[in-house]
Amino acid sequence: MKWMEELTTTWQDGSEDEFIRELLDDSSPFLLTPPETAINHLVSAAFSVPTIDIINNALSVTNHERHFLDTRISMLEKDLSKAEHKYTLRIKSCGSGMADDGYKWRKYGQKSIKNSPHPRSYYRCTNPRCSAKKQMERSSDDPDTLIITYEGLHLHYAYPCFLLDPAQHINPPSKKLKSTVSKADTQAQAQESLPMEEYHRHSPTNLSSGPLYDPFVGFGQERMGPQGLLEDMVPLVIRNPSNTPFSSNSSSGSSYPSPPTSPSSLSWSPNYSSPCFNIGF
DNA sequence: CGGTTTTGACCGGCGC
DNA sequence: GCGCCGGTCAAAACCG
Repeated sequence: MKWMEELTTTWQDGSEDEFIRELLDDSSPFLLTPPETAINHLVSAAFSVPTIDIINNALSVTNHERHFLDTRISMLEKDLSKAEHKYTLRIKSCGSGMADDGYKWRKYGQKSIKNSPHPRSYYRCTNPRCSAKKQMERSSDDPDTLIITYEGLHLHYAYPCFLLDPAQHINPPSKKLKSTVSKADTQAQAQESLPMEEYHRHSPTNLSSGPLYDPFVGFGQERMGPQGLLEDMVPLVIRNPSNTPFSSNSSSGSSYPSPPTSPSSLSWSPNYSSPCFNIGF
């Protein structure tokens, strides 16, 4: 699939520069001249190295906000290792093997891994505009330990930063997203992280150096409504079938549940109400 | 019936 | 070139 190739290329070679360029590009199809402060926040969020305090902070906040069913996840190794835009978390999962990191994922593959009795599962964020992926597998030495590798950034976390029209109520009643930019930032930084106690980084490089491009770059041209981003949240997949990453994935042409054009379509962002995803083992 | 998971095929990179 | 391996595709099965 063409789109995939382009996307991967873009984000493999890298990246940050291009993302910033995109951010600063007023004519970018998917950004509406965000206020400079928003840009600065996002950029710094995207490229600064979070301190452990910041992370802890962010995680404790999200812990309060999110509901984690019975799954109790604790940090086994305070380890976040980085390898080429990928971040691997090793966590100790107690019990059920279910966990909810607040996103909806769709499994798109599973492979048996050499030297491991356990298969590795591949997931993609169900948001068609989000390029985030993750892999999950059990540690071969400790079956209770999950190794979760995240790749890509959940850009929809950052999107609230760019919703420019204050008059427009994005998510009025919700406490989740009335968040300040800085909070969005920290969440974006902690991006995908499971609600575990904490994690560390090995490398001083950027946590968010992953794919900052999204598939939607190549999406339909017609879609920039006056509201821009909100409008943009509507699955363009539906409107622009010829160019959709997921259209071929399912028989329907759009596997994405559509939150029509209602203002609440912000539900694309962290989907806290999403059911547990099954780790798949 | 639409969305998700399963699962074998397929593909590209890499080492020999 | 060939085989291995990890990652992705996509049709079919599955499920609510």
